[in-house]
Amino acid sequence: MSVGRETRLSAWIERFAAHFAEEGIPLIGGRILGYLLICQPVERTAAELSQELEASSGSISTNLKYLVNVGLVTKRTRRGRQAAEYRINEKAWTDFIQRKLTAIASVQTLTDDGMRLLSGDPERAMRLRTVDHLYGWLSAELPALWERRPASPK
Amino acid sequence: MSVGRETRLSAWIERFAAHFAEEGIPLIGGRILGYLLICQPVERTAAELSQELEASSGSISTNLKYLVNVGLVTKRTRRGRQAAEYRINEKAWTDFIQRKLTAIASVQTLTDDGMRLLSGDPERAMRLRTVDHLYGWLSAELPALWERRPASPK
DNA sequence: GATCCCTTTCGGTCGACACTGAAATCATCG
DNA sequence: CGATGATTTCAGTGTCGACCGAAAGGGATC
Repeated sequence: MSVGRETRLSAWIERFAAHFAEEGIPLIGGRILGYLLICQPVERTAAELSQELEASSGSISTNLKYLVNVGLVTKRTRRGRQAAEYRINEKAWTDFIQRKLTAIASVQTLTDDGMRLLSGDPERAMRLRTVDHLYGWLSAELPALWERRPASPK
Repeated sequence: MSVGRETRLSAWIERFAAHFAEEGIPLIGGRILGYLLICQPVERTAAELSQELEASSGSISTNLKYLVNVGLVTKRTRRGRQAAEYRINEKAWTDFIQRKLTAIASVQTLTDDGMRLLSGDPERAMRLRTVDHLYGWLSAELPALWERRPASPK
């Protein structure tokens, strides 16, 4: 007997969350992200998320705050509604990825400073130089690559 | 009165270690990396590292094992020497960075699987599609960019 | 084989952080 | 203004991992 679609989707959410857990995003935060990417309708209240994801209201609150903060989730309040509605802000993924790329390239400032401290001793600077060149190239190319990123599909 | 060069270098090592600590590398592991990049002579024993970095022999051992494992440090044993010598393997930084880039791009397999699960419901797949396109582009471009990386300076 | 030195292993401590659930807070509506 | 239904805050718990230092393990020399 085959498993239902919703079952497979929740397994997918779990894989999704697990991936980002490795990158330091709390498990529940990852679940919220995954869930909000594929739920119908697109907006959910904190209470609904708590129910759906079987997580405490406290965890949901903390993680929503974090996700709204980094921009991946948008909070919407409406007059006449006591419950705020949350939804994925798919546009924010570009910034999210860009931060990761710049984080990698940022090592270059570190190696650069090191090279300065070792100026006058090229022998000793050799190892760092190899690393510095690599990061120097990266920090030039990554932003350039990023500029060529395609617009999102219509 | 100005601070000495060695003092500044050890401050640099600390900054270096702090950066990689944010990426999940233990502080002491980062210190070893930074130190081995700029020490003279280039090879050190575990005992020397323990002394220089004021870390316990146990921590040095654990972290060296890890660094050797990921290839960033090379262990060399010599007949007639009871102490092994460790040095930076600056060549391995390319692999190290590549792993980070592929880790970012690997989200594409996740979004791709999600899209498959949502095939037949384009409405519901819209949010994921935006994210999937971005990662799809990345996982095509990043490896291509990487191929164009320059050789290390002679 | 005994000794010496160095490295690895291992038990234990400490601090950080995710998560929970209850209490406090807030907003809306009657 | 009080009641209602939602969210946020907060104290407490458990887990995990980095680090330490002592003990065990391994080579090398004598």
